[in-house]
Amino acid sequence: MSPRSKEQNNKVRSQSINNILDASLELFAVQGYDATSISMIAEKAGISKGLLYNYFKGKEDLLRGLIDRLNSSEADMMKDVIGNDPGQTLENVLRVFFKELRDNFQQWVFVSKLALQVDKFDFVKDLAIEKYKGYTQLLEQLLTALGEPNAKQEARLLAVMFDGIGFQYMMIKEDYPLDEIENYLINKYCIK
Amino acid sequence: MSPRSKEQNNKVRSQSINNILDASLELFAVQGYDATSISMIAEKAGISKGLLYNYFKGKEDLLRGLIDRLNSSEADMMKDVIGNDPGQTLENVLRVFFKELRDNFQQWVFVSKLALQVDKFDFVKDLAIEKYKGYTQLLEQLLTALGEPNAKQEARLLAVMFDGIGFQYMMIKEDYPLDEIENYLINKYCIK
Amino acid sequence: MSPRSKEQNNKVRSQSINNILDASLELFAVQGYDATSISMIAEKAGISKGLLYNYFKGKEDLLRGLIDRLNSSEADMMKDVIGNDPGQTLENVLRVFFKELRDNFQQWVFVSKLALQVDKFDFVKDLAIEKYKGYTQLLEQLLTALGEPNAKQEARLLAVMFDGIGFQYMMIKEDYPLDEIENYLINKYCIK
Amino acid sequence: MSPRSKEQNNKVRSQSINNILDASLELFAVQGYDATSISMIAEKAGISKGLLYNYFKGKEDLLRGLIDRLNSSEADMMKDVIGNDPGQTLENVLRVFFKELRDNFQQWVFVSKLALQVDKFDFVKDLAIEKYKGYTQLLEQLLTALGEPNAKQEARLLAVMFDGIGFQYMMIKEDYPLDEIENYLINKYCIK
DNA sequence: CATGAATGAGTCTTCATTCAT
DNA sequence: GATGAATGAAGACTCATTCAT
Repeated sequence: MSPRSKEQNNKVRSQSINNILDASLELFAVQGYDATSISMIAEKAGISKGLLYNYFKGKEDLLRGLIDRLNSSEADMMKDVIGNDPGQTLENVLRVFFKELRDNFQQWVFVSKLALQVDKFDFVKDLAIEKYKGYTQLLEQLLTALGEPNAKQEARLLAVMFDGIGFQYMMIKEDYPLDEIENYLINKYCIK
Repeated sequence: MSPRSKEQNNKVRSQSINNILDASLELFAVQGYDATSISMIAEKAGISKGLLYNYFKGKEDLLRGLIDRLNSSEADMMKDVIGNDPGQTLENVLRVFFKELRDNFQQWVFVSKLALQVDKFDFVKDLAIEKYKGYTQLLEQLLTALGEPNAKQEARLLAVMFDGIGFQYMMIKEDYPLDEIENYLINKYCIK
Repeated sequence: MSPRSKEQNNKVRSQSINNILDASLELFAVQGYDATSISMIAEKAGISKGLLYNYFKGKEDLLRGLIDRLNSSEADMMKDVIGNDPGQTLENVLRVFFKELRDNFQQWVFVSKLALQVDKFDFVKDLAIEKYKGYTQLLEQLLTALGEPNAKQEARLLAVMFDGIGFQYMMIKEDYPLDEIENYLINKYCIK
Repeated sequence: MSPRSKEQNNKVRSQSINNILDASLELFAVQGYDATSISMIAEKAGISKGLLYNYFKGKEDLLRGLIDRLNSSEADMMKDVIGNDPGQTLENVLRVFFKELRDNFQQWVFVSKLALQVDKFDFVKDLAIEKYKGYTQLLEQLLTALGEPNAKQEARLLAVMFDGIGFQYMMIKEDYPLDEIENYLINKYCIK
């Protein structure tokens, strides 16, 4: 009966929000944005529809919330990857990529599906370009440091491979030789 | 007084059908399958909703129709690509890929979006696997003929690059250096 | 190429019409009037929708056509039933009733379903009343001739039993003791 | 600020539900199941189509809801009918039957129309058989207790008469001598 | 006589969103 | 913070009917 303290309230808030976002991520990834209804999300999150609208302005806002959360967790991840040795760093990048693909498969699917909706949501396009450039630049720096003469072009190819591998893995999944590809790539690019 | 001749009818039929499929392709590509309504398709095709259901059993059947049409046109295309000289054939493959990506961009987008709906439509999954295997095998044969020692792995990488390039081009489009990538790839793989 | 003679035309006409009515009867009986579409009827009759509209003005007209055909066939049937001996005639009536119920089950179902649509089709109500009165009068005459003191009331009960038996048989069908009921009734009413 | 109490909600719920069921019963009875649209029901109930789907999964579920409600009210009714004296009980049964037919005519029509849809809805068939057996058994017991030698057969005839009377009354209604039949039957079967 | 392409109103159903409590 | 009843627009799909041929 006594009012909750501010802190308690904040905790409840952020728990509920994460709850909702978790449900959204899973459903968006599996069924796609359009085929997922607010009711489904509320049900999966174990809350009422009304409460969902307390935290998010609407369905599209849910998408933004999801992306924001992904962006911050990704930033964290990148800190551990970059080191002084470019060969080691490149290997880290590759290993992290494959690990992510395997461990956070649903996130991958979600982001990929979203990426193809570039024309539907304006904010997705900006995000996509930004990501693409960041990635490619990092790879170019590493390849340059490793003495690769066509660093820029090869960086592009590597970046392209990341997306291609993700894409194919999403389609074929259990039948896809992800391990083999990982080993071959690491041998080819990182071990001299 | 006599009914339309069978030939006349067939002509009318196939015109309407292609009309509908054209409209579907464009809308599915731009907005996605789920976000495209039958009404939109009928309107874009300039016909009534009812007529659409005269030719297609439902929305999913439209998808199949679209895929069937794509498959036959793709089969035609492949005939001109394969020749006796593996180096030339590989170059053809690359050039055709980039040409298709540019000229039939909408088809590409459609197929890619569909590929990510693999779990929603059973027949899509089968199709995807079949396509993937066909592609990779052809590339492996060509690379083997060209004396590449790791033909299998490199074929996979090439296949992966195709999907990756398509994916990135779809996202970034006018800002994407498609020409540069094409030239670099052809130089790298086909010219000795 | 030569024009058909008038006679030939009439033959084709009445064949087509009976064809259509047969299909309608079966579908109306099994699925009901509302749940049966013109397309289904045309398909079952093996003709085009257009031709159906050549013979019948619309769906409701089909119903009238069906009823007209039933009325004439029923009139035929009644001729053989009535004889000089009231006991024999009553037995005939009973036997014919059960025979019809068994042999032309679909017609029974059709008519019964129609009878319950009394409010939907004006012409059905008139028909129903007329039939009911005709039946009951005949039975009353027979029972009177047989010396039954409450002929009028007992005639009503018999008429009621006919409808009730038909009704229950329609619902329960293979599990319904139609034979037993037939025998019991004939013994009870016709054999002194 | 606090949500509606559970009790309040239940009240609102059951009001709406009964509202919808009332409208459905009337429309199904008059027009039949197939010819009644959800829109009509919603309009008659004074609510939106959407709300109807909040409470019922679909049109067929509405039917089940209606049947469930009828079943419970019927069970209540039967309690008052059965007593120690078989003659009195049989008279009660007869009187209640006629009373129901008159007072809840719409329910009768609804149930009868439904009974003829036995092939369309599986659960209707089971229900019909169950009802039929229950009825007939009760009548057989009563007739046996009253010393009727052919109790089983006569019970069948009585059961059949119930359905037949209902059937004819539905068709002819205001012109049907329901009172006379009632009196005659009671005199015939219950008064010695 | 005969076809089937074409239509548009209507069917059942879903869903994002609002709001009283 | 939290509920879920309620809405209305929109979605997929059906169907009686018309009409050019």
